[in-house]
Parts: sequence; structure tokens; C-alpha cells
Amino acid sequence: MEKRPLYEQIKETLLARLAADHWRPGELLPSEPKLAEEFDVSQGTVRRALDEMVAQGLLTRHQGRGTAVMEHTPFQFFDLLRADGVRELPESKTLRVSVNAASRTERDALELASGKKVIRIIRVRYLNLEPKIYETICVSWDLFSELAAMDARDVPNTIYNYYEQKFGVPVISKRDRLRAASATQVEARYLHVDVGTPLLEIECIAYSHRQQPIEQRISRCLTDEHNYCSAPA
Amino acid sequence: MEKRPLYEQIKETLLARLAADHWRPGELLPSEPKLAEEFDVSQGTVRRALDEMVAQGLLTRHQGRGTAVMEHTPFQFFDLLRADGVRELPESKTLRVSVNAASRTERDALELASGKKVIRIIRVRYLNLEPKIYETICVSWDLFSELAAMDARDVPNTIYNYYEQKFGVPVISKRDRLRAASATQVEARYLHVDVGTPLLEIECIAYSHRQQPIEQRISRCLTDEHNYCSAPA
DNA sequence: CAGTGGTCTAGACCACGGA
DNA sequence: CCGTGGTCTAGACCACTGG
Repeated sequence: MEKRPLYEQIKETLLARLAADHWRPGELLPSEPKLAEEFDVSQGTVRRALDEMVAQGLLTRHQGRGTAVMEHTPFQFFDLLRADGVRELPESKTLRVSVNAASRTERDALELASGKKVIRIIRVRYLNLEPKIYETICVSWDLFSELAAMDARDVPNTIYNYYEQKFGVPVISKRDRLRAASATQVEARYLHVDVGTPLLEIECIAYSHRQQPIEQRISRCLTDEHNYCSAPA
Repeated sequence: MEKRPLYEQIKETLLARLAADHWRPGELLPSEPKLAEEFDVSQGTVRRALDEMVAQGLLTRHQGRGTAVMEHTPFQFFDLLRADGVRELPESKTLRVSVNAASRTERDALELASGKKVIRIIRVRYLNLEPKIYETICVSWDLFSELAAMDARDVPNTIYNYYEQKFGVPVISKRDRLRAASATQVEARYLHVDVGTPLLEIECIAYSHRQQPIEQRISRCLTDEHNYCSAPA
């Protein structure tokens, strides 16, 4: 017999089913009494497992309707806010899609073996029609080779949604590291500023189920009108 | 009768007692059965209230011992990490303590009426013995007037602890806004870099109970060896 | 050892949503 | 109307801590 709490085991089973695409985003899970019967525990124990998954942002509950798989909006994972706190939808223009050998830092970020290839997407993002972000996205070629064949014009604006829709790989969490940097020549040209202008560099690693790293994204941002905001505690 | 859930009412009562210094940090609360009896509810309902306060980081539980008021370590609210992820204790050297009329942004941050005075503390912080942060701390003079009389040499390194010990005002949460900036002449001198070097500016507002703003802190950081890291999701 | 929190059960009643 | 999740109860047994 297992010695870990029942609700943890149930949670793990449900996590595995989520990872295996057992239910699509937005779809309703079986009701609590149903799950309780299946796992042969009380409804309270199922509730505890579901509660924790809701707290993690994986599920949502609606009284009278049921418990559904969370749909991740394009906004949820974008952290640049206007000075007044309003969240704006960023537009994107993709500059280049290329396939290269992974660099050392990319291998670390994505947990790839040496010699593995990655797809790099370089794009400029606009806030309020002004170029504010020069962004390099890096994903494993093994996982997303279809992306490499794509024309730059066809790269969707909300890539996390695309991972989920096309490849069934939802982005569940992410971790950011921030530092200050200076605009390079290329960045200065695209962002319409002088070389050396201070930029906020956000290195974001996106994870799917089981902490599997999916994407490394380095965003170099003009922060004259927008700020990065930590989660409201 | 109240219509809100019982566990929320209990939580609010307990929060009020925390704010009123009913228990000191580290002290044990009454046991769950005791609280259940006092509020005339079942132990499960008390548990739920306590669980939420634990999730908020206000309490800690120890099986066999009891539930205690969380002690806030100086580390908990410092977010600059070395590239390898290790957290270092920053040392501080206070440059100046002054009393001034609050600026517009300071009044907004601390929710002060116009004409109110603030105490400003300017200091340099060291990581691994190197100057890395030029920091301006701003607090309401009404709340902390004793600080103004203090010699710069006596300003403690871990100010949050000091607020809690001396004034009974614990820092419960904070909100950060980040942007990129350029080193001014003064900053460049203290941080041993050239004027214009990119700095990471962290504007941090610290809150006590009931979202009352306590402190505004603007830290301008060299991020050559350290990064700001978002909470691990 | 007695008392604490941690887990789990089997019920109850309620508020909400959809058919 | 029925089935859903939301709240609440009163108990059980366990694992851990301290004296």
C-alpha cells in the first residue's frame, strides 16, 4: 500500500490524465461523487485534490455546473503593464524563423542533450502600436518541428495557445528572470531608440505538465511607458 | 445574522487579532479545538480558516506542537538571486536619513494626504562585498518619526524586522514594479560603474495588515551577476 | 503520556445552473 | 426539477511533539 495521503495520489492520477489530454481545455471533469466512487474514497478527499489543482490554476469550478479544465488566455502569461495598471494586448511582427544547434544556455533552459537542435523565432512586439519588445523565442526542434517550416507571416501572435491547440502541450507555469541590459544596434533599429538605451530583459522559461520546459523566451523591453509587475500578493 | 461563510468571519477575526498584536511572531495560537469552542463551530471550520492564513504566509503549523504566527525572515522579501539561484544576504551602508515633504508619487504609493511628510533613507547595498544596489526607502513620518532622529550608522540592515519589532507593524505582502534605467552620476559613483550603465529599477511597496501601505522602496540594481526572479510557480 | 495537527469518512443542508 | 459544487458538522484514526 501507498503511505502518501490519498488526496495526493488522486491529484497525481488526475495530473497524469491532464497531461495525457484525457480532457480538453474547457471540458468538464466527472462530478465529485463520480470521482469519489471511482477512487473509492469519500467526496471530501476528492474535493481536497481538486482544491489544490484549482489553487495551482489547472482547474476552475462553477457551482451548479461542474469542474472544468482551465483555459489559458493569452493575457495570463504576459506581465508588462501600463503605468496605470491596464493590461494591453501586444501585437507581434515576426522577423525570422530559423533552426540552429542549441547554445549552452538554451540546452540548460530546455533540458536538452548536447547536439540537439532548436527553433528560434525572432519578433518585435507592439504595445499601443509602438515597438516596445524585441523577443527571441527558442523551442526544441524535436517537439515542434512543424513550426520550423512555417512562414514568418504565419506565426501566430499568441504562441502558447498554438502549442496547446496544435501540439496538445499546454503551458502550465513559467519562471522569469529579469535583468537590465543595453539596446544593441539591431534592437535599437527595431525599437526606434538609440544604441545603448536601457532595456528590461525578461528571460522566461515556460513549463508544461511535470515541470517539463517547453520554451525559452528572451524579451528585451522598453519600459518608458510599461512596467513589469510582480503578482499581487 | 451574517451571510458570509463562517470560516471567512473567523479568518477576519483572527486577522484583526494579528493586526492588534494579540500574539507575537513565533507565538502559538490556541489549539484548533479551543478555537472551535470559542467560535462555536466545528474543528473543520476553524481548520479551513487557519489553512487559508497559512496559504497567505501568515501562520505556520507544526504537527504535535501547534499553530504559530509566522516570523518574517529578512530573506523572505529580497528577490535578487545569484545567477546560480543562490540567495545572498545583502549588507547595507546607509548614506543619509532625511525628512521631506512627500512627492506626488510618494503620496500615491503610501496613500498620504497632500502636505504630509516622509522620511527618506538612502543606502547602498552590497552583495558578495561589492556595491550592487542604490536604494531609496520612503516611509510616512507620522508612523515612524523615531526613525528620523536616528543616526545613519544605526539604521538596521533588515528594516522590515525593525518595523515589526519597534513599531509592531509587520510587513505582510509587497508589490513590485520593474523597469530599466540608466545610472545617474551619483549612482555611478557609489556602484563603481560608468554613468549611463543600465540598472534594474525595482519599485517595491510593502503592505501591512489590511493592505495598508507601509513603505515605498526604489532599488536601482546592477544585474551583471544577480537577477530578479519571479516566484516559482 | 496527553495534546497537537494531518487525514479521512459519511452524512447534512444550501445556492446555483441548466434542462 | 435534479445534479452540481459550497459550506458545515461530528466523529474516527494516525503521526508527531513535548514533558
